[in-house]
This record gives sequence, structure tokens and C-alpha cells, in this order.
Amino acid sequence: MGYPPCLRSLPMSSESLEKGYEPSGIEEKWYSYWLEKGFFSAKEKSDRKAYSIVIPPPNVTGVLHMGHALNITIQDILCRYRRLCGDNVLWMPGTDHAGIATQNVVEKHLALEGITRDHLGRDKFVEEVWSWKNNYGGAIINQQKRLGASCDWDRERFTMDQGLSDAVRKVFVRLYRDGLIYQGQYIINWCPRCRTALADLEVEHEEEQGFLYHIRYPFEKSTTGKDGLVVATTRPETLFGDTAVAINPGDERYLKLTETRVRLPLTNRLIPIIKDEYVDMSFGTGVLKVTPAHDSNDFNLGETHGLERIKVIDDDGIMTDQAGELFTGLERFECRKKALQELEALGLIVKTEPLKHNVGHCYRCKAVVEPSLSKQWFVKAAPLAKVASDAVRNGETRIIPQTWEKTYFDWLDNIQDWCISRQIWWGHRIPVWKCMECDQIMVEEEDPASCSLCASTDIVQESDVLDTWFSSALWPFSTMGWPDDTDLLKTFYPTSALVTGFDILFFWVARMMMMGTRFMGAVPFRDVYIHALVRDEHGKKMSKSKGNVIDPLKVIDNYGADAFRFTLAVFAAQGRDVRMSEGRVEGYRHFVNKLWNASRFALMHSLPTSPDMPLETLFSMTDRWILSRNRSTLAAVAGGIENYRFNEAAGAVYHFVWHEFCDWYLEASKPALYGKEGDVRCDTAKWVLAKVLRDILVMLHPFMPFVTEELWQALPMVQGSIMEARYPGREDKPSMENQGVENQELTDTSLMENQGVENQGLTDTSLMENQGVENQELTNTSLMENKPIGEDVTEHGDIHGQMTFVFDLVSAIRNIRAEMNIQPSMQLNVFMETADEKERSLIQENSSLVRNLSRLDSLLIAHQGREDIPSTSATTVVCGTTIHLSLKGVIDFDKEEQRLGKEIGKVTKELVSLCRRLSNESFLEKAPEDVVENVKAQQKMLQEKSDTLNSHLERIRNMRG
RNA sequence: GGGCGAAUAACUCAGUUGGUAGAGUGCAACCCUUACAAGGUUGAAGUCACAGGUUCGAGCCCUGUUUCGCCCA
Repeated sequence: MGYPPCLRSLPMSSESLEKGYEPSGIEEKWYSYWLEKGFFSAKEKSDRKAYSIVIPPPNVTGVLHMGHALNITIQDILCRYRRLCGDNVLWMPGTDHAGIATQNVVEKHLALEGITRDHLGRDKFVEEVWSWKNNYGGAIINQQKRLGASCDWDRERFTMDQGLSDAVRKVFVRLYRDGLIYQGQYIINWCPRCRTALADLEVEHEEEQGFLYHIRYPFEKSTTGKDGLVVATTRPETLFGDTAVAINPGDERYLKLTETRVRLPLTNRLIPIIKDEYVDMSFGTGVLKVTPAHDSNDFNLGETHGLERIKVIDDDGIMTDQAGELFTGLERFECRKKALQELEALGLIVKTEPLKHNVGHCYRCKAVVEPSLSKQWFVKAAPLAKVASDAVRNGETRIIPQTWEKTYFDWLDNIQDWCISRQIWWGHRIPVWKCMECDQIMVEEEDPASCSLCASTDIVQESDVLDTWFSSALWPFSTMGWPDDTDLLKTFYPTSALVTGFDILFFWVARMMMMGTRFMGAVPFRDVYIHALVRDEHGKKMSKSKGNVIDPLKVIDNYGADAFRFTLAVFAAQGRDVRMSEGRVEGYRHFVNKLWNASRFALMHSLPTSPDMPLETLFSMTDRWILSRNRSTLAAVAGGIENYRFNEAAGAVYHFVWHEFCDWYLEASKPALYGKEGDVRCDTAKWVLAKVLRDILVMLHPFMPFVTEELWQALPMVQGSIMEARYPGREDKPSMENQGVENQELTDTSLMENQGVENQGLTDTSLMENQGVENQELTNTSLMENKPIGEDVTEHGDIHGQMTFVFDLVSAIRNIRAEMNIQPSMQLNVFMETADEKERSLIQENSSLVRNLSRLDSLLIAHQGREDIPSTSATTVVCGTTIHLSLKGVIDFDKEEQRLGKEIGKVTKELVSLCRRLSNESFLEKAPEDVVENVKAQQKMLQEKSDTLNSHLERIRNMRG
């Protein structure tokens, strides 16, 4: 055996780790190492199972916020985990061109120099935007890298790239030819500040305090002007565009009305009184002013009644000359004020009452949106939506958590046509040409040179561009080279998962589903994982302290990317809101440090340089226990990630590392590691230590890539990067696709099945781990395999339960020490008695462990009922074992009495609750047998405990008395 | 107006087939025990928003109420 004697194992002074973990420097180092090695690169063709994710492309103008950080972290966890499973992983990164937002940014930029886009002209302006994009755009990409994102950066895409633009064009032309894109004159949402149409979705409704104005419209034949119909409106300035007033035919108030026309105030126009069921009798006066050019409902009413449409507000939000001399040229809200003044003067304002109502705002610039009549391009959405919605109904795509399916269905099943034209310059220009000679319309993939009908060369391209979301909708396949039938598409489409916040479920997810099913004939992703949102500065809600926005990059600076990521993984489980708490990140930074120091400790003990288990091994119970816990944790973490329960995965490994590995195993194995139990035990303990630490790093790697790599590199028995490691028990698992989440739960047994996998067919990367394994037949087992070392169940019962008992003994003694204020330095003598043979042998087998961990001088074990119980002792009970701490000369009877009283109180309380259940006949009758048995056993044990404690209390009192 | 979600320890939040509540931070006491004071040991702390119901048993299921938030019209 080539292992150095334990006694010679000295700390590796030169190579030993720093005392605390310092992320800065380390993160940069490993990130560039990974890039150099090409670990993030996907193989276009591979025998390995494919796993793919396309990133939700952030705006090219964007900067990383908490929402992005959460989103990126989750995707990175998935991708890194799948690589550890041996999958061929593609994580496609990129940005979108964010038409309106980017144009706004560049316009502001130019404004500083006193330049407007009109000065420049379209071509020059677009050039400016490109140059801005190339200089300043995509800052977010580098910010994503700081988080550790393992995207395949060589494939980074931008929605305005040539290939993606070609895809956009092809899709537009096909949809047009299929009759699913049309141009039409409808009411759309107009942003007067951005000077463009918006889709319905791009309007944010906010409740505002406004007024409901009751305005009298005199009857045509009124002589006094005092009789007429009173309309109620929140928008008096649109009055100039009224072409009717409407009442409900069933409205009793107006049954006897004979008048047919009213005179529109502030103008001389006469407008008809129409009747329509649509009118809501309960709102206001029951009389509706109808403005077909500035309200979508009025537009529909105008359609059925053949009303004129008069536009009174122009594209800049200024009143047109249709508003009459007095009001023309006024800004729309100025006009409202002035019109009210005038109406007041004329005595036509009947009433003004406060009203909370919803006002639409532009989602880009927050200006109040103007519903306006306009000629725009639309996608006929219903047929596409049907397919997209059915795909989820059939289970071709799963939405997780499932509750979001309802929202998804509701929207798609009631979908409105999608306004896709934008009156801006930055974006994909609509591929439609019009012949100025013969009005022929041409919709082409290639720019036409002349009219297809009359051959005139006087043709003009549509000036509008497409909605950015139109190109984003193609993202899962346009980024992979569609319309070409590329290897990338063959390998990675449909993608495995999409990870996003619910805020773009409609904007993006639903539309990708529509386009994917239409053009690829297959859904774009198998799973959609919807995570919580971290609301920020504009987010309606952050923290109580106002305006307290936390910058993710600052968090990384302060706590390290690993701690931050781990925190986000824990947050991922939450509902719809995440409130970022820096304190929590700090807590998990402590965890990173804990891991660091545990590794540091391990490395001080000259871990084996070969992954093979020593020939001669002697596992202690603690060894078997930690190996068993290690296996369970591997399974729990894998299951958590595979089922998108990141908090469970993170929680499982956290608990294992800190509260099992560090708190118990490391402490328990110290004597062996320090050579106090002989060479064989020393080698065995080191091997177990190395094995478990190795697995811990692997299971933590998806969450904390940097520190795990740093530590991995320090491990003597592994080679290469942790990114080349394999997740124990998960190698070459069959595809998860088409399996229900419920069925994916990993169990210990499923891990066992993969044990003893032959090393023959390993891929080149995994070979690295097994270098130096020359003599297979001589080695028992390797660190890298997951052989069933340390069975969970022995002839005495389960190892976990057994060790829990032993640890409870230690805790019980510590408890007494603390409660009795006994100095830690004071070595005690303990006497344990039990009638239970199993407990007795457990104590015996672990007596040195118990002595070490609870600082005992001596530990005596005996059958119950012995007479030589130390007279001055403190007593407690664990399961069937009574523990007596000899406190000769130092016992404080008051304290002991107090302590016993407290403990008895606790036990009694539990006992009462148990007895109450057991005395309930229907409980005994109806509850499952195992539950009843369990309760009975508990009751018995607590009763014994109570008796023992009471008799001891008695004795103490006697002693004192 | 329709829909969805939240209410659990002082704070931020977990808690998936209903079996008697957990984590991080904070708090208290004691400890520089040779990996870690960013640590260790021990402890205190919850009518699981409210009111009913189903059940042997409800944080969890059902009904209603209150407060807050979001989405859609």
C-alpha cells in the first residue's frame, strides 16, 4: 500500500488553503479557465444525450438586475448539473434589439448634441444605433458572466443578426401568404411620446384618481340649452370626436325620449342618439358619448351603426383642427382643462365627481397611451393560439408550476389580434413594398427591384418595423440557424427547458409556442419553468425602505457569486414575489466559508492520491453512516434539480454539509485521522473523507461553481476540472423527456442500480478521473464509483437511526453541561444504563466517540437496575437509556432540580397530548395501524423517561434534604 | 368586474399524497476545544390572518371573512 503512515501526515504548509474563502480573483481565474477549455461549448453532433436551454434574451440596453440574476442562476444550475450527468448541453445566449427602448436611448444620446433622428434621416440614424450597440450595448453579457453563467458564448445571438433577420422575414412572408398577417385600420394603442403603435400587452394599466364629468349635450330642438342628455366621461377632450351618443334601448329613463339628435357642445355639430344593448345602464347617467376614433369600444359601436370617425388628437398628442379654432394645437391634457372651463361657462357641466379609473401607460416610457385610429399590421392570432394552447393541454409542453397553465390558457383562448407594426426605425423593417404606379402590394423575402404587376421601378417599402417580440418569438429556432435545417436544430430542438419569470408568459412564452408549433411543427420546449420575480425600482414593490434597490453586482462584490447564487436557489421556491435580503446572502456566505474550511481540514490530512479504496479497510459506524447520508443527499439534490425544486436541492446539501458532515462526521473522525486508532483506520477515514468531500463538491458545483472548482483543484485524487466530473449515480441516465415530474423522484435504490458500472465505455472526459487506475482487479472500489459502501440497513436496524441515537446521547450530555454551567474543560465520568440490548451494544461500539464528543473521562455501561449509581449525579434519558453524569463535589442541587423540573414539564406536555390521542377510541379504530403503533411506542418511551426523571428528582431532593 | 396568489418565530421565508411545524438572520448564556469567531455548544421564541366545516386527526382539504399584492377586461 502506497500510503504514507498516518503519523507522518502533516499539514501541507505550502499548499494549504487560506484561512477564509476570498472569492475575488478566484472567480475570474476559473471563469477564464473554463472558457479556455471550452467547457461551455455544445457539440452539434454527439452520441450523448442532448440538453438545451435558450436564454431569455435581455434587452441589449439592459443592465443586470435581481430578476436576471435569479433567472440566470437557475438556468446555470440546470446546465451545469446536466453536464455533470454527462449530457451534451447547449445554453444559447444572446440579446434582443429592444426596438423602442434602444431607439429611445440613442435618441436621448443624440439630443445631448442637439440632434434629432429626423435631422439624421433613417439610414444615418440606424447607423448610429448600430454604433451605439457595438460600443455600449450588451453590457449585460459581461454581467451574466460574473454570475458564472456557463452559456455557449461563441454562439451568442442578437435578434438583428443576419440569420435571425432572415428568419423574421421568412416568417412574415409565410404568415402573410397564409392570410395570418393583414393590414387594417383599427383602434390601436398609441404612445405619443414614442410616436408608435403598441400591442395591447405593451400597455400597463394603472389605477389613477380622476374625475367623472357629467356633461349636458342639449337636444337639437332645445331652445334654452337646458334640456338634453347628460353624458358621463373621464375624457372630455375627446368630445370633439363624438359622432353619436348612445343609450341602452331597455333604459327606462329614456323610454319616452322622442328627440333623435343632440348638439355637440363647443361645436355646432349635430350628432344622432343611437340605441345599443352595449351601453351599461348602471354607469354614470346611462348615456354614452361615442368617439369611434379614440376608443376601441366606441369604434366597434361606430362600426355597427355606421358612424363617422373623427380623429381629434394627432400622433404627438396635440388636438387637430377637428377640435375647432379655440382648441386646435393644444396638448390633449391642456385641452381637457380648457374644454372644461368653456363648458362650465356655458353651464353644461352638470356634475363632477371623483373617480378611480384605469389609465393605460406605455410600458417603455410610461406616457399615457392614446387609443387612436390607425392603419397597422396585425397577426391573426387565434389559429396560432389554438395550437399553442393545445400543445400544453396534450402535455407536449409542461408548465411548472402547473398553476400557470390556467393563466396561459385564459390568455390564449381569448386572444386578440396582435398589432406588430411599430412606427420607429430600429428593428426589422416590414418586407412589404407598394408600387406607386399601380398600387400593387408586394410581400417578399428578397427585396424586389420592380413592381411584379406593372414592372415599374417606382416602388416604396413600408416604413414601419416589426415589434421586437415578433423576432423574439422565433428565438428557440432562429438562434439555431432556421430556416436552414442545421445540425444544431436536429440535435437541440425542441429545447429541454425554458426558464423565465411570469411577467413575459404572454409576451414571449406564448408567442414562442405559437411560432414554434407553426414553423417547426414542434413545440419549442418540453418544460417551461416559471420562477418568482424580484421586483425592483420600477417594480411596484421592493422593500419597506423606499427606493432600496439592491444591485446584483454589488452583492457579488460583497459576498461572492457563489453565496449569491446559493441564496437565489433557495429563493427560487417562493411564490410570485421575492424580496432580496442581503442578510440572507451573508448567511450563505458563511456556508461557503464553512465548506472552505471543511475542505481545508480535509486537505491537512494528506488525502489519498489515488481514488481507489485501500485494500484493507475498516469502516466505523460513523463512516458507514456518512456514506449512507452522502448517497441520500446525492439523490435528494439530483431529484430537487430535476424537478425544479431548487430550494429543496440546496437545502438538502446545506444540511448535509454543515449539520452532518461538519458537525458530526468530521468531529467524530478526528481520532482516526490523527492516527489514534491505527494505520488502517487512518487510511479508511481519509478515504471516506475524500470520497464524501469529492461528492459534496460535485453536488454543490451547479450552485457554487467557483469555490467548488477551486477546492476540486486542490484535491489530490482527482484530475482536471470539476466541470468534467460525473455526478455519482447519474451517469448515462436515460432521457428525462416525456417522463412525468412525479416519476422522476430519485431514490437510494435508483442510485444503487448504477453502482459498479464498468469503467470501459467511458468518454474521454471521464477517463481523466480514472487515470492511474492501472490494476483494476487489485482495487476494491474507487472514489468515483458509488458502490454500496456502508449499507443503510444492518441486522440491527438502519444506520441512520442508530447514529441518531448515539448523537442524541452526546447532545444530552452537552445539554446537561450547559444547563449546569460545567466548564468544558472539566472531564466527566458517565454511567449509562439500559435494558435494551441494541442500545447497549450501540453505546459500546461507539463509546470512544461518545467520550470524545462529550468530553468524558470515563463511560460505564450497565444493565438497568444497578445499585451503584453515583450518588451525586445529574440524570437524563435518551430513548431507553438513562445517563448519569457524576458530579461529585460540583453538583448544584438547585440547578439540577430546576433542570429536571423543566425537562419533566416538557415530557409531561407531550405525554398528555399522546395520551389524549390514545384514549380516543375512534383514533385507535380509524387511524392507520402504523400511526397508532408509532404513537403507542412514543407514549411508552416518554412514560419511562418521565418515570426515570421523576425518581431521580426524588433522589436529588432526598440528597439535599 | 373576472382570475390568480399571499398571510407561519422578532425579521426574510421553507413546509407536494392531512399524522401534530423548520431554515437563515437576529436574540440569550457559555466557550479563542490544534478546519472554521464568517466558528462551536446549549437555549428562549409560533392560537400557522380570522370564523366555520370535513376528518380519529387540518399549516395543508372545503366554505365564508379581513388585509395585501399581481394579472386580465
